[in-house]
Amino acid sequence: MLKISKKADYALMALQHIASVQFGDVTPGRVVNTKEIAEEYNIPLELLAKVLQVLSKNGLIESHNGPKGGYLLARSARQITIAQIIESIEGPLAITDCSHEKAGEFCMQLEHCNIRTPLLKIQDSIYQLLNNMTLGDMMGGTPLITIQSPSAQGVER
Amino acid sequence: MLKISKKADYALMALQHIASVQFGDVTPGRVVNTKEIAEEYNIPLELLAKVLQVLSKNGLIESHNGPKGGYLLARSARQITIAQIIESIEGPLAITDCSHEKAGEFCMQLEHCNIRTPLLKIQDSIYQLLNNMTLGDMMGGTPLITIQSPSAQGVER
DNA sequence: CTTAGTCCGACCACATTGATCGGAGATCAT
DNA sequence: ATGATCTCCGATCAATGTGGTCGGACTAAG
Repeated sequence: MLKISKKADYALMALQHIASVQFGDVTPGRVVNTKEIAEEYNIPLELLAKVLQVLSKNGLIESHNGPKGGYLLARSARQITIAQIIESIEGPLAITDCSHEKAGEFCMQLEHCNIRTPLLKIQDSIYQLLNNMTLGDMMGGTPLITIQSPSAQGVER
Repeated sequence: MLKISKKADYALMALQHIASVQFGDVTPGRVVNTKEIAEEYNIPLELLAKVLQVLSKNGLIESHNGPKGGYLLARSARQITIAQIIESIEGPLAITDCSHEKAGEFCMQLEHCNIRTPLLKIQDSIYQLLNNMTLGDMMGGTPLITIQSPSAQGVER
C-alpha cells in the first residue's frame, strides 16, 4: 500500500498550519502552540506534541518555551520539502529492507536476484518526487486558500 | 519509510525468476514450481506459495496443478507492470488513509485541512512511476524509464 | 488406484504504529 | 520572588498489520 504513517500526516498538517499562520495576512509572525493545532484538526494532543518535538529537534521548526510560547518555521516554506518532513518523522526513505544496508549481510534472498537495482531506481525517483515539492507548493503559493477545486491544479494523468 | 511489504518483494523476485526461465535461452516455456523458487532465493516455502496463489487469482500468472505442475506467466513480461504486481499483493495504492474513501466520513482531521489534494497528486505520480516500469524492464533488457516531476518546483538540493 | 504435487483456507507470533500518562524544566505575569 | 502555564521528554500500553506456519482438499500423472 506504500502508506505514510499518521505521524507524518500530522506533521504535514501542522507545518502547513504554522506556515499559513506565519505567512498569512491575518496575524503574520504569530507563534502557534500545540493545543491550537490539535483542536483545529482533531489530532490527539500528546501525539502531536511528540511529532512537533521531533520536527524541532531536526531543525524544521523553532520552539519557544513558556507561556505565549509555541512554534515557528525555522526557514521559509519554500525551503522545506515534503521529503524532509516525512524523513524527519519516519527516518530515511527505504522502499525495501536492503536499501541502505550492504546486501548479502542481512538479506539472503537478494543475493541471487536482480530486483535490487531497479527497486533502488524507483526509490530514487520517489525521493526526487518528494524532494521537489515544498511546503510552499502545498499551500498553493498564495496565502491559505483551502478550497479543493479539481480544476485549479492540473493533475497530470 | 514508505516501505513495500516483504510479500510484494517475494512476488517481484518470483515473477522475475519465472519470466527469466520462461523467456530465457536454456529451457524456454518450462513451468516453475514453488519449491524451486523458494530454494533459489531462500524464501519460506509456505509464504511464497500464498503469494503465488494471490498472483494467480489476480490473473498475473497461470497455475498448472498436479505433478509436473507449476506456474507460467499469464502474459508477456512487458505487459506486466510493477504497479500491477504490488497492488495485486498489497491492495490499491494508498499513500494516506483518505485516498479512496470520501473524506469527512472516516477522517475528521482532514476536513479542515488542505494536505489532501497535494498528497493525492504525489500518490498519482508514484503510481505512474510504478505503472510505467514492467517486468521486462526489470530483467535488464531495456533502460529504465525517466521520471517526470510534478508541476511546481525549483528548489536547489 | 496410488502418489506426488499444487491449491486454499484458517491460524499464530512478532513488530511497528498509534496513542497515553506523568513529571521536569523554562518562561511570563503578578 | 512566586505561582501558573506551557513546552519538553521520557517511559509505557494497546491495536493493527505483517511475516510466517500448519493441516486438509483437490488434481493430474504414473
